Amino acid sequence: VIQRIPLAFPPGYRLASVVFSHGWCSLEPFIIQIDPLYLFRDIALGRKRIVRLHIRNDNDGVPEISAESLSPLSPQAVETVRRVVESILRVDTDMTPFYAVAARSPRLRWAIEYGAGRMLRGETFFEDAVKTILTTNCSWSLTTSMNANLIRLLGEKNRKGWSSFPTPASIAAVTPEFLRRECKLGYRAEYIHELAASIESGSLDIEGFRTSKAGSVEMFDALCRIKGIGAYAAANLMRMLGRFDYLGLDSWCRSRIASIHGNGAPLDDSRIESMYARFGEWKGLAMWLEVTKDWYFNKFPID
DNA sequence: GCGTCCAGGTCTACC
DNA sequence: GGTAGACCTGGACGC
Repeated sequence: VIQRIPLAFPPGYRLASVVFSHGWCSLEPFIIQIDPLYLFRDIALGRKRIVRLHIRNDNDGVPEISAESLSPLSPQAVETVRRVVESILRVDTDMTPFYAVAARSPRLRWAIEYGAGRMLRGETFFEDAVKTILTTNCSWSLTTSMNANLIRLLGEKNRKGWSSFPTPASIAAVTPEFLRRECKLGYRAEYIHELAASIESGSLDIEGFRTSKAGSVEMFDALCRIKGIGAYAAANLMRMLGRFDYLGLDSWCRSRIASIHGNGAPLDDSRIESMYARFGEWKGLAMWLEVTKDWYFNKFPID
């Protein structure tokens, strides 16, 4: 059964720019198809009840969302799905303050026309946090396989093989050894197990980050207190909370910046920091858009 | 075929 | 508060 999910998009919203905002679209349970753009996403509405989202532009270029499920969704379920999509696709995010800054910068002006700057998110902040930990100290291909293992072994599944991202409960229910050996998480197994267990026990309210009104410094420090999350991971996660006060440099960003601004020669972090300082609270987004600009103008690096 | 290096870093132990 | 060393994994590279 396929049902339309009613969702109104703000003027200037560009689906492709959100989908290709960073690597999440190529990590399960997202499934990406390019040209024509088609994003699938499995989410769980309860035990063995999985909904597969179909996200694309209609013939007029307007984003169109539908939900495929094994039995019809109730109006309440449709509303639940609508809220999840709104959050994943950042439909509720107001970009006008950033575009006012971008308008004054020749380096960033393109982002306005492209509706860039909304970072695609997972269904939960837990998912974003786990995936971010899975990006640390390894190649992207390893991130992809560790994530796929987690979903295959611990995600909620239906009889068609659709599978959602594991919940904190499902990860906390297995041992760190299982995560290490079966999911191939390596030393990250302890971090991810501890994260899941602390959420399960109620000692960490991780979803609270999404609604928190705390200052950015406080939020950054709180994220860094989660074991396995350091300066890069915290800044990356903050981008997914709409906070861009930190650069979140990793080896990939450093090498992109070296080729854009240093003729290929590496630049000190302090030098990079000063290059983006003038963007103030938007510097993390300014940096990210600059290093990923190719994805909007040429081709998103899939495969 | 085998050893080394390092990828979208972080933690801990020691200055 | 600053920094060396260890850390899973697997693909790339040199020999």
